[in-house]
Amino acid sequence: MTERQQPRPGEAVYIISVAARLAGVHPQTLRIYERKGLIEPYRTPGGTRRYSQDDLERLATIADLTAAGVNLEGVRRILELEMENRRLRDQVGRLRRLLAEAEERIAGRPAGETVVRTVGVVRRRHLPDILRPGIERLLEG
Amino acid sequence: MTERQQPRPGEAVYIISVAARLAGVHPQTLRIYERKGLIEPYRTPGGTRRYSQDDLERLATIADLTAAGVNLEGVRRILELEMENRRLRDQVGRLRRLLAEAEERIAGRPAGETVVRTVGVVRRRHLPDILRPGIERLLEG
DNA sequence: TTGCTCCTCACGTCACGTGAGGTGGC
DNA sequence: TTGCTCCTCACGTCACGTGAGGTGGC
Repeated sequence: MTERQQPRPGEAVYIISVAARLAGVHPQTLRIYERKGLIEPYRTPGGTRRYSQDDLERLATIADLTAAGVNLEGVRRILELEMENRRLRDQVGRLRRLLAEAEERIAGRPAGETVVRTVGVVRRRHLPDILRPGIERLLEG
Repeated sequence: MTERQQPRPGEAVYIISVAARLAGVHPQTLRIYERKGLIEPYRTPGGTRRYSQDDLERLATIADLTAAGVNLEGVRRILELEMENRRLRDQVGRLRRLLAEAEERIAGRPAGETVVRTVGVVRRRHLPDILRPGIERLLEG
């Protein structure tokens, strides 16, 4: 029994004829795509191209775009912009999570549920803003 | 004396021959761009096209892209992606500002500078997280 | 040897820009 | 009337895909 039957998505396994058949294009077309900077397959030490599953997905995107009438320079730029776009979306997601977290911390657990150990006395207007809502509620309760 | 000498950027002022000259292209080219959905000039009630300064800037971008070898379908999609991209960047900026603001509120004024009025007693592990660092410092001090 | 790989070159097709041609309203 | 606008159609050019042709290494 081998350990893995499926190659990893980034693993370069397909020679050009297989990749072309899987992508539904002419092998020469793949060479053109490479020359135009749309795709960069791994090269074996001998110099032959090897395509990964990730490459095939990229080729599917390229096929969609060219079928829609975009030429290769357009495809190249669109792929770049879409990558940047994904990066920005990720960043928005991360920032939103951080912000939600921060706001939760600000809202805090309702201070009314706990009481604070005696430490000393402070004039109410010197309370740090962050403590004020909870403290005010405690003093009223 | 008139109030304004310059049209607003979005104001449709140029007829097609002028817009074409300013953009450095054939008037017929502008009609093609419109048919392909790259630009949508205002139309007078009589049906003639009127281009704004904003339209001219868009035309400059289109000129850059086509000069770089992108065809019109590619240009159309790139313009869309770039708009979405700008929107995302703005959103990242907004979220960053909000997050910085929230973190500033969380940091607050150092609790060590004040002491909290006696309210009662609480077991230390029941302290709200938001109060803990300041309180801990007070108890040590 | 066979079947692949590598490359370059040539041809057919199509998109785009330009211009001609004919129309109509300020 | 002149000079613009509107439109459609045709032609030249160029990018892209396909295939041929010749090479070399498993």
